Amino acid sequence: MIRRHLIDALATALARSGVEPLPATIEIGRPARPEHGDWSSNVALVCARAAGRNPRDLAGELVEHISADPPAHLRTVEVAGPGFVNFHLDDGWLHDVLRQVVGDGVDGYARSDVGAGTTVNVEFVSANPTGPLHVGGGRWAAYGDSLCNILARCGFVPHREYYLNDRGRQMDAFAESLVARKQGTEPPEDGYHGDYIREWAAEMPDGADALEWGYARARRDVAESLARLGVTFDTWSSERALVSSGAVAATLETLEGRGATYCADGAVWLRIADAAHEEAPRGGDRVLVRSNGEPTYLLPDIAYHADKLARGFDLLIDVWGADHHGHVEPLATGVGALGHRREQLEIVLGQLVTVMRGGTEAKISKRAGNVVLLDDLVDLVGPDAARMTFLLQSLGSRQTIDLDVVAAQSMENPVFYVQYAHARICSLMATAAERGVARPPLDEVALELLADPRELEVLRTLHALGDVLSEAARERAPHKLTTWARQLAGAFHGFYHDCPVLRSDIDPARAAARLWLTEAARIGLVIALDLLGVTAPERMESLEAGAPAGET
RNA sequence: GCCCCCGUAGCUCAGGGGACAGAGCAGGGGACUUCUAAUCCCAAGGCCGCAGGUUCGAAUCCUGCCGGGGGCGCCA
Repeated sequence: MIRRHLIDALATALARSGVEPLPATIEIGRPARPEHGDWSSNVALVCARAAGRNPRDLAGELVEHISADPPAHLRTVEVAGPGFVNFHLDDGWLHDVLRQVVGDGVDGYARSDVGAGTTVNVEFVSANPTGPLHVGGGRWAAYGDSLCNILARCGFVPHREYYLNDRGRQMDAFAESLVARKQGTEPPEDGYHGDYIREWAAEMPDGADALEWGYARARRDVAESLARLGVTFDTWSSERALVSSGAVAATLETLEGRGATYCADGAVWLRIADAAHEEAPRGGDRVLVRSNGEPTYLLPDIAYHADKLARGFDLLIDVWGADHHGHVEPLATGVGALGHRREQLEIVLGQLVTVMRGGTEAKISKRAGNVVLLDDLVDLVGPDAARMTFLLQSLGSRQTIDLDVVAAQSMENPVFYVQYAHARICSLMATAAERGVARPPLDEVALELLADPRELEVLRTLHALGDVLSEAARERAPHKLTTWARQLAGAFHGFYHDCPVLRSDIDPARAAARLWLTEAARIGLVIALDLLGVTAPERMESLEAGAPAGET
């Protein structure tokens, strides 16, 4: 709103200064330093060269034009530094923000339509159904789920999907391992050696089909672990189903018909142009069908992505661990060879999670055992702290989770800082109700009384949410929302500390304004926590007990 | 050898073309007759891995090195 007004004013001023053509986009931003104003633009710097002007002179002219025809809330506008145009506004623009937040409410505030109804299938976790989820899986779960939440708020239509590699060598090895343990012998060398195999084998009834029983057992286990984190899927897709429906065979036929394949050494290969493998014997080419007639993972995977597109999604996003990086090109090539546009397939690679326990790295390998399970982490800190932990950092950063630190300092987890802000608000509202302090209708409240730096900071932070969300959606970066939630909590804690609301020496008009500010902060916190998949508790309890807070 | 990610305060990490680089934790010093101190404030802490380049402007973009992680299977 305010942004639009300022950009319009700049555009008009540029035109009056004879700058043409006008720049495609005029950027304004919020400067880091208060003396640089509330908003700032670099247009003069950007346009100076093309316009054959000195940036400061041009900026000065813009300032004159803008001053002559000032936009709403403008106090002063000035040239600064190498040619920035800095706007200083009255506090009214922030009071407008409060009205907007409260008017739109939890459901409406900071919604956008940048997604324009784009349907997007987000596939994440998709761990093999051969055992329980390890800690690393939690990162993809928290990421994928929150990304979907954010996309939905930005006008996309997300669909959460889990792909089960429920056939092939890994499944066979898993079944063999169960059978071996059941019979009291060692699993094969390349089988699964984790402790859970022993436990599951003991559970397995006599005469059960180890593969089918184990598959169901693993699936249930994974779904339960995910549910504890608050993650559920719209669709669980099965590799087997793609084989039995003939989709895999049809995909192979199409690829062959389009000349994307060739036969060598008794196998069917997919031709891949891949700079990473220029010097390999067959370049980056990959086997689709082994010489024994069995497809590799790749062929069903291509069929699977074709299936997703056939179901009508505009965009597919796959969330993969960085250890699958080598599969991006083969899959994209295969999907492209079927005639799909490559832009419809987007693969997000997340760096792996390292788990530390007892000062050493706990290897994440299902086959070797010694795994740290997602359930272990959730047991230790609770679902809220676990989710927030995963969403603290960008996916591009490797994440190290030190279980000893997490356990010892669970109270220091930022999740409690943010949840506490919400709990404080609830407590404040409850106290207001107890004392019979009513909140008058917003349009009867003197918002201009909100002028304390702490009050204004809360409003400035709330204003940023829309930008933060569209950026988080566009960059597929939920952690940006986590950062924002921490900022809003910080702004509120500062306000709470410095600006009493219900104290007897605060006059009713000011109390009313502050109560509405509190309500606006509440709305912002609820929105963010909900999108992050973290609960917004009304009370924080058991500080002394050391139990995970925020659970009810 | 080739491909991808990372290198920012003692530690964990934000910031990813704008103006003097941020937070949390650890460590130092303060603030509860009050709406919950799981909070707040102050001080301290940095050649943003190194070297070039592009730009009015580089932690941010490009190139090359150095260091760490991952990948280069008829496993997934």
